[in-house]
Amino acid sequence: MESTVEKLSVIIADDHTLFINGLHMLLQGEPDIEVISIAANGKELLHSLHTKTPNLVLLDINMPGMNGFDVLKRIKDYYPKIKVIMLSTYNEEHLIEKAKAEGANGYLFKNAEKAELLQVMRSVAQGQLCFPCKQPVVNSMPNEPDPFLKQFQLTKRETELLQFIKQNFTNQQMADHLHLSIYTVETHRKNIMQKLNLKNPVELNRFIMQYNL
Amino acid sequence: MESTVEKLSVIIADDHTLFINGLHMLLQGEPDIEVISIAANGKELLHSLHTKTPNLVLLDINMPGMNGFDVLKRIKDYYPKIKVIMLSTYNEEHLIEKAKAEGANGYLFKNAEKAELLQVMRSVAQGQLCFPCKQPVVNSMPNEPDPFLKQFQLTKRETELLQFIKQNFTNQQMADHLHLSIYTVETHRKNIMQKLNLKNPVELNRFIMQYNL
DNA sequence: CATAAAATACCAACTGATTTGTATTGTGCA
DNA sequence: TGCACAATACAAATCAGTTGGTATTTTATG
Repeated sequence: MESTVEKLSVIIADDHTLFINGLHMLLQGEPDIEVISIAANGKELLHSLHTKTPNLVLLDINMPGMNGFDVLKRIKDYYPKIKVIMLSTYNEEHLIEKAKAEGANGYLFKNAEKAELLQVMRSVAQGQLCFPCKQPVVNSMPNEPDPFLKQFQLTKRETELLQFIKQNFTNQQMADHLHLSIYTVETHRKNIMQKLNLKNPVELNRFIMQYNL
Repeated sequence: MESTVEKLSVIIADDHTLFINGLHMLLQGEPDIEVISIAANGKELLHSLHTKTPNLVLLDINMPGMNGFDVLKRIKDYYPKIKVIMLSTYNEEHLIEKAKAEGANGYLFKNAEKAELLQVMRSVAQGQLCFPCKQPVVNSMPNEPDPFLKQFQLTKRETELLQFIKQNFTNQQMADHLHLSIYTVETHRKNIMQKLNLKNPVELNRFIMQYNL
């Protein structure tokens, strides 16, 4: 089909220098992929698009200055042919949805395997959309209780509730979901707060965030 | 001094596979450094310490299962000679303090430059402690408003309040601190919530966390 | 100096969560 | 069988923050 091998040209945009360096080196091992530029933020990326036209952009969502989504929008407005894969540290449902809605071609977690990264990059380059399939979220059984939590001796139900609280459910919503009285939810929540020695919803949220439960 | 060149042996522990791969490759370019093992979580790391004794461990703080600090404690209890550099995505004062207090030898942000990484690794290997110097925190003037915030057009005062909210101050505490009426604080807060389009304190907290303001 | 924006202040109604109680029922284990 | 614990349910008091108003003073800018 092709006489000359067309390389897949890529620009990476991420403010984490180590990450970008690593990714760069990792991709250098692939004969069909060429990193033609790197950028530490959205502005840099857009600037380099003035002179360079990659097939694909790997775009971190959390960047200082210009938000990844703003950059995405710009790219899709001005260079609709360029494929964009959003990179994000955490598996956040709404970010994936947002990326999809705003025209990204793919979405990768930063803890993805090398193989997955390459597979997604190549698929997207060929015009496919690649997004993580959302895990069935709201089944009442929590995935696996984090071993770190063990020290606090939360009961099964309490651990389960934490999963909902993590998803920003209100007490009423949890009660509805689990077919419980809101009083029951309040009781569980009270016990959680006691066991974790926390004082208010924000502290609980920080606990959840910090330990990435 | 040395007839055979003693390489600096390193184990990396981080659940972000891409990051670890990248870091690994990056370090492979350094003749005096040898990555003898990698681990995707604390358990794996501790397990590999049964058979391997590195000079240095690069240890991510946020890992699933076993928290980075728990791992740190274990290492320092059982293998006090092994140097440990904590890795963290964000510049969080209390994490740095905690790392220091719990015996870590260094602390690096994941967005550090390659040069800084190597410098810190080598310094720590030679017995030095390397921690980021803390910025002066609680003066009422915010350090520098993150450029990302600009799109929301927060005023100076509003941006300032965000710094306190980030530190989990209540409205009353902020009022006291800034010699304002609590009503004033509530007004500012109301405007912040409107501008950021958020509904409750937890959402605000998540916003702050997510964008690391 | 005039005008707009920012900062300040207040109020009332409301929402959601916390705290401190009590109490009943179910369940697993010795 | 009996005990401890988990899970359920309820209620009243309280607290922190939100919402939607209004209103005055300060400050920056054309």
